[in-house]
Amino acid sequence: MERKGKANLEDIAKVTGVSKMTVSRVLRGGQGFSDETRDRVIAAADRMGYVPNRLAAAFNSVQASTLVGICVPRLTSGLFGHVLDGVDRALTRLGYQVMIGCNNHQPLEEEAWLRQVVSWRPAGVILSGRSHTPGAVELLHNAGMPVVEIWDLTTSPIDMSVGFSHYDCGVEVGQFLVRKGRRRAGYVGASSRADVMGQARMEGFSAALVLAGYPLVDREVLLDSPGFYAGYYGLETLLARRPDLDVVYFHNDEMAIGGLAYCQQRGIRVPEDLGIVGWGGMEAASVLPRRLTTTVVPTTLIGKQAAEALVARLKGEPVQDVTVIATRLVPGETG
Amino acid sequence: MERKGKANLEDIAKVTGVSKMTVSRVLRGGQGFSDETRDRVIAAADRMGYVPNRLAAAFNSVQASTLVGICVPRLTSGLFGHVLDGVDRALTRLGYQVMIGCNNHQPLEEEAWLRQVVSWRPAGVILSGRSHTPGAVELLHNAGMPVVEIWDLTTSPIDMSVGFSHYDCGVEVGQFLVRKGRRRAGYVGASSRADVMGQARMEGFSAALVLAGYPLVDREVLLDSPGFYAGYYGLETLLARRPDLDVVYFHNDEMAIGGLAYCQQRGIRVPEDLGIVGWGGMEAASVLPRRLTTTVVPTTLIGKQAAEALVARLKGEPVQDVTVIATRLVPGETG
DNA sequence: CTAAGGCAGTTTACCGGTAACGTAGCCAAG
DNA sequence: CTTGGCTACGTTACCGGTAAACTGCCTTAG
Repeated sequence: MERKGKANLEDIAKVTGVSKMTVSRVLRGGQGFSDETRDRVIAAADRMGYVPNRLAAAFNSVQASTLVGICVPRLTSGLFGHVLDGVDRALTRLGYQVMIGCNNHQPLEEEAWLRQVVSWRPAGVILSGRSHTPGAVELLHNAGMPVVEIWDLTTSPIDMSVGFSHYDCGVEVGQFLVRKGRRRAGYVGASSRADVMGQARMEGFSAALVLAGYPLVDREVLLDSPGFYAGYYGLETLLARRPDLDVVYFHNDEMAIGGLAYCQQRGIRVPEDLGIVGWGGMEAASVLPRRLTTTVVPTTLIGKQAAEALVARLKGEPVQDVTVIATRLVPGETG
Repeated sequence: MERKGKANLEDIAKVTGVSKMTVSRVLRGGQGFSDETRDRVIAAADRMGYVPNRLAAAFNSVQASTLVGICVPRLTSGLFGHVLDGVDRALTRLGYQVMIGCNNHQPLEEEAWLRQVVSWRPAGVILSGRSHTPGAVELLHNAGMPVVEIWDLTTSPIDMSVGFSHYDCGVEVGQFLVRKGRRRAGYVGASSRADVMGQARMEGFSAALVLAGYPLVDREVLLDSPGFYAGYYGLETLLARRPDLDVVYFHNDEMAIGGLAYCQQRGIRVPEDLGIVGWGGMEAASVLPRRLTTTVVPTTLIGKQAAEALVARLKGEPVQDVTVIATRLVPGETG
């Protein structure tokens, strides 16, 4: 009769001889019952292996669900792994469940994911970047739940934004390299079609160089995933065209390490013959034979702050709309 | 009256002058309505920005939800990022939503996560490893949903298993190194308390060495996260005790790369003075100055197969309980 | 001409939990 | 003795969607 593990409130109510409302109150830790009733209910729930049905709870009430969605551009990037970790730690602690998604840098895929997730009536969502389809924006406005845009800062967020300016990252590197005496800079990138954030870094980089009077000499942007091989072959291609470059800024650290490998193999001395600069601050970059010059992004912190902003808004606490996270240009031995 | 974005089936029904059951059938692509009715309903749903309520749908019916949970030991590991990617791609394509969790290699945290997730009545879950608390196992049995244990193979899975033997990975490396003439092997690991899988690799490694007559000389296992620094300092500590080692097997590639960095810095020639072997097959390892000898694990494939096994079981298709995924020992230039 | 069957729907009941409200019993103050 | 308030519950209605059963109406076969 006491079917293990499939009991619902009513079953427990029957067994303990109270109403299911009382069971509900006890199990959610409310009040309005005697200690004796509480003990009997809890014992029965335990014995019967009661598993609450959050579907029913969330479905019924205006009370927010404990579901939070997060969509990142790529799941295989080490950086986003840390972001996810920051989000997950912060939210798990508070009793939320995290639904993930990946948009491959495509706003359309983000919208498709959003439509699925919103149909679960989540408490809020975290998105990456600030490019969204009109449909996605409308959906979010109608849903009326907290939204945090992370990674790429925007001054006019849908709701809240936690991140930094990719453009400024590029500017900072450009200025740094000019100060270090570099005059003929190149850029090697890779974008799976629509990575506007990598694009922004390059634009900032280029703008800073123009301003300093030493404009970007050449660039090579591959239509490939931004990994080690793309860095290796991208640098090879670029140097074949312009052997006179004295520094190359890469889309990210993985690619920069690929570039380093190419230099090593061709006997190009780094940083004497050629400077190499990455972006992102992946751990590997700081233990390489030559410590990579790169911009360190506090990934876990971004995830944590995003989660906290979302929860604060849910609780009705005051939250600032835009949280700026400082990145750090770390001069290594390659730039 | 047509409140944008908050319409439900009944609102659409009223506007189009049919019953909500008809609207439900139309929107789910069923049958039993005229083309004209269908067009009117779809137009109204579109106009009113109808967002289906999966909470209600999943709640009501025996029909499975489209939620799948996956729990990994660490979110910051590049390997699990690829596993997640494989799972996500496979499931998204089929209309499922993915809930993530992270157990930090602790079965207790896995159980806590499971209790949360099961309360959402998911269609199935994917777990990492084969160590689970009794409470978790009971919960899963009672829930009666598909369960896939990935990463570490088990011959008696709770339900299904997709992975490989960590022990065998260690054995293979041990045999390989003995064949290459190594005689005095060491091991450098790091375990945040309860990483039984890394432990299994070391045991297999050790067993193979014993069998060959050249038992493991010494090992250094740090209580730290298995990253580059742990590899660096682990090797330093180990070599301080046993400078006569001729090869060191590392917990994973990150640590092996840290070890390589240490050798580079101390002028230890690799592989002449000391062999370095990693595990995992992270991309960086194949483009380093010296290509790392390591075991490549088809991470994305594991995620994909796990997702497919789960869905097959949901559809009632025949599925084999245990799927063995082949790992590949790739001799590089360091071992 | 009538029964059978198909089409295009409608109606009803229900899923499990929760908010809101109702009520019985008890005690103390007026 | 009555009233009012408190405690400890019980009752009812409802959330949004879906399965299953039901209802006219029209066509077609016998």
